Amino acid sequence: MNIREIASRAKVSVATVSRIINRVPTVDPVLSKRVRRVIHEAGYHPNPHARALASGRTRTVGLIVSEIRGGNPFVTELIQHFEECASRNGYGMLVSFATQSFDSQRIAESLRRVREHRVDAVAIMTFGMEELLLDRLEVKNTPLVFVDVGPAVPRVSNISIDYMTGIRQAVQHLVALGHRKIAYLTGELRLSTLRERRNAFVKCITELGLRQDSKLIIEEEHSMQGGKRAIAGLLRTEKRVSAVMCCNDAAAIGAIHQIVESGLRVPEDISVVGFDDIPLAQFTTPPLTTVRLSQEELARLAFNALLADLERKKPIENGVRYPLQTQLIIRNSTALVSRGRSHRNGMRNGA
Amino acid sequence: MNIREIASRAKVSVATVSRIINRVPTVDPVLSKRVRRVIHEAGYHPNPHARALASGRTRTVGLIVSEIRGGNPFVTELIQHFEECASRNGYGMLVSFATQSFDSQRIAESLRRVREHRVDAVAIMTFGMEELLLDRLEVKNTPLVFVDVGPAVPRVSNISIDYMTGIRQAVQHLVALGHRKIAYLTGELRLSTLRERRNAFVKCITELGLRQDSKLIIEEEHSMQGGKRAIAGLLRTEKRVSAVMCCNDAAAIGAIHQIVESGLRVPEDISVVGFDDIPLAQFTTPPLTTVRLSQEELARLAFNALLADLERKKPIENGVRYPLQTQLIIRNSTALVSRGRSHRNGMRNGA
DNA sequence: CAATGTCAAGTAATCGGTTTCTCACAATCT
DNA sequence: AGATTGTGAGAAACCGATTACTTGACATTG
Repeated sequence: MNIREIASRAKVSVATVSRIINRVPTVDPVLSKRVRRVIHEAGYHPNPHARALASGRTRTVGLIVSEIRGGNPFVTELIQHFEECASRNGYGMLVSFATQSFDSQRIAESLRRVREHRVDAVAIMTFGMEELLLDRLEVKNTPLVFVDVGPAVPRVSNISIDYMTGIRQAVQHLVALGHRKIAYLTGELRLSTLRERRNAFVKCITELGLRQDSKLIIEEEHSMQGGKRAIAGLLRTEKRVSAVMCCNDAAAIGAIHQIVESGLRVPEDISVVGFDDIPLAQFTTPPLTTVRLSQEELARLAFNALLADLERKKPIENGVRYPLQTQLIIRNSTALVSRGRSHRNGMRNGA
Repeated sequence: MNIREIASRAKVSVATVSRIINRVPTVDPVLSKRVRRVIHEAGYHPNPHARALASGRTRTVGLIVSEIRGGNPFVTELIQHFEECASRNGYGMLVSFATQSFDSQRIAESLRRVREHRVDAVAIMTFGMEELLLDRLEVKNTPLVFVDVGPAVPRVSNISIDYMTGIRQAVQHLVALGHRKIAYLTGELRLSTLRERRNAFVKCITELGLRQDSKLIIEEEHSMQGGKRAIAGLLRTEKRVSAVMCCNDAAAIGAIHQIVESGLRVPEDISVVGFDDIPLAQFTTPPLTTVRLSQEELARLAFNALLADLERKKPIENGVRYPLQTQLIIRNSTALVSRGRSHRNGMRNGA
């Protein structure tokens, strides 16, 4: 079943059928209705590859992410929200995993694979890994959208996340609860997004007049395993930490896990704050206080940026910047610092 | 840059270039090497849509899953493992989310969308939702693979999961720890996979001579929220339950959460067993004892089934069945039943 | 009433590959 | 030597759509 078959059944030319399918406005509505009926009765759907070949557009957008394994649902959420935006607008989505490595070869390959499929636009959401390929990036008139980084050139949009607001709320929250010695667990600082988060934290600490202690900033993987290891190391050397902020929720979950395993309690002995607000954050024990970086908003912003660019006739000179806010969500993993707290035998202070 | 350009640069015909790209064995190796160099130097990659159009094969396999949102990483893991298998074999992957609804319309639409893209084969891993579309399934010579269900017809493979083995190990484990009153949290029993898990549980209970009490089987959503709600209801009516088995890890996490919120402890007051063994299961508090259904093996089995079928010249009459085992993984969410246990004020019985 | 303009619908070139068919040339056989 | 077979490479048809260009019917104008 192809367009010729439809044309002959409806007794019109293939060009007319094509025009009807593509909603070209000059076709007679009566004729259009008749042909549409034929199309529907035949259960015909145009071959997307033929359309892509002939028109040069695939109605598909690419999405490059780091990876979704290892139990960190942030990227997962992002993908599904992005897919929803795409399909709502009649677009397909092609995901490519650049894999959790800093091998810029792999990311470049990922981008190449996506482009080979002739997608109309690409969102690059690897949260910092893309920095490595910015120089070798040839902007071939394909609309692109980056997060945090990205050159100010035509056809490239940029989502700039305001880490500061949410992190400031978190630090102020902890300080208001009496915490003074606050550790910060970061993932690999090669990732620009994690540098920005750490910098925001340090800035807030000094803003509030607390002493900044570099021994309290621990670099590990930004994963559950990493959070666990970081806490294990921290508790060995720094006995008087009463609160821990983490660069993402996965690390926070690992942190809680290790804190409990070390015989301490959250939040009675140590308060924990995450970052991202993944759905799981509501279901940890205890539910996690965290800084929300809305995955839904991020996906929507990115897709709409691409769509806007696709629909623009003339590209905008320096690209477009879209701001995205972050916000503290208070749950139960943070509490007033306990007075007579002592580490190796957290004295129970009743319910 | 297209195949004609390469042909003229290499001073051969386009047919020869095409043969070289597709590794047709009859071309002269010396010539091939020369042309390959030209291809490489030009940075040429064939247009996949043109190839698909001309050859009828897309080198892409479809994957239909329920959905990946809501924080259940099982499907997420599946997708990434599947993608790995595909790309290792030079295939692309097209994911379609049938969305968490029993609207068979949506699943059929999902399958249609995937087929419209002319994928070479499709894996349907919605864990029971696909039952609803089996009747309206036209097997158009596209290889398909199902999990648990699926007709025994040519070009359709089937992965049949042995739920019994793992669940029997789990029940025996609990009974050995002294548990007698074991609740079972199931998701919606419309899903065949969940019916099979429940049936296996009931069979094990009677096998071991325990009294089977239908009040102890609670049907809710198979999600963290569902697990939480199920436990809330259970603790209101059944005070003497000492262990809970869940139809998946997500529900188990929700269950633990509610148990703790109700002032009880896991595993001291109530033991909890999950199902799936998602990566997160190692990082709950406490780490979850669970029945492993290897996502990696499942993905590999499914992809290889499709690949085998694609490479077969003559289809096998009744399709092929591939077995997949399950296995108990013991962690810390299960423990000896406590003697003087009483619900509303779990008396601490020391470490 | 002839000339011109408008507009919907048709004809055919095109997108970038694959694959069938054909042919030139070399090797083998009688 | 001449006929037969085999082999590697080129010419051209084809996949299923889009779209620039063309046509022809009808309306408008001088």
